[in-house]
Amino acid sequence: MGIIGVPAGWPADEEAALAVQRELRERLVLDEEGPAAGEGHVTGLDVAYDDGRDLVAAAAVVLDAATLEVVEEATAVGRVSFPYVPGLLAFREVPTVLAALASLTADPGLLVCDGYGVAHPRGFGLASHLGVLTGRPSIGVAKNPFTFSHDEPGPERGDFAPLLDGGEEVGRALRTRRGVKPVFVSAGHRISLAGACAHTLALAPRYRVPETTRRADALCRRALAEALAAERS
DNA sequence: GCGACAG
DNA sequence: ATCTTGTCGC
Repeated sequence: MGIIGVPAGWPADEEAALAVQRELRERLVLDEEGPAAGEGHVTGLDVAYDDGRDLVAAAAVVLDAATLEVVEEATAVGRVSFPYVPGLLAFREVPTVLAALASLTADPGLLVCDGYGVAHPRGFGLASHLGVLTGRPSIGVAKNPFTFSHDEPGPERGDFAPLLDGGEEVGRALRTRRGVKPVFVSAGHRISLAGACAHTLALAPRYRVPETTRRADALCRRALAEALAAERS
């Protein structure tokens, strides 16, 4: 497997990225309930970076939603395609993540992304972006509240408080473990917010972060370490 | 104008 | 995201 280059025509600056984001946003579908939690497949996606060498490694891990056992894993290594700009995260991760997804044999089912979906300055975060490009249902589970505000959710697993963008509920601060900081869930594409939260809880029976993200996180770090070792030889 | 800001 | 040791607790 070689290193994925930056795609031809990829946005070169923020202005171009904003234009692409605006176009793709029109294809976002938010009136579907989405797949039921605990059924079919769920795929965790994550990336790791080496800014010095301009490398990004992506992982896609397909789990059986009922047992949380690994069905299939895939990785891809690419060149960093965009700087980190809050609100434009997708342009940094998408090419390599898509390459990892494309090499899967199994049906990915629901895409579970590290970051936000519709809870985003322009309603089109990473999870929505990947959902639209693949046509698949997707959700975003972030570890930080980004620019949104929320009240403290109750202390029990399953307790939540709305994530607010002005007065609108764009996501939820959801507690997956008693007494532990919540995660921040939003719908990405072709799923409801309630469905996104149900999936998140089903995927996090024991740890704060969903099993999908934990698996994908470990795998992309491994892939990055291997790519770095290979590039030196 | 200044600071904050998913990963 | 990433740079980083030990340490408190289940």
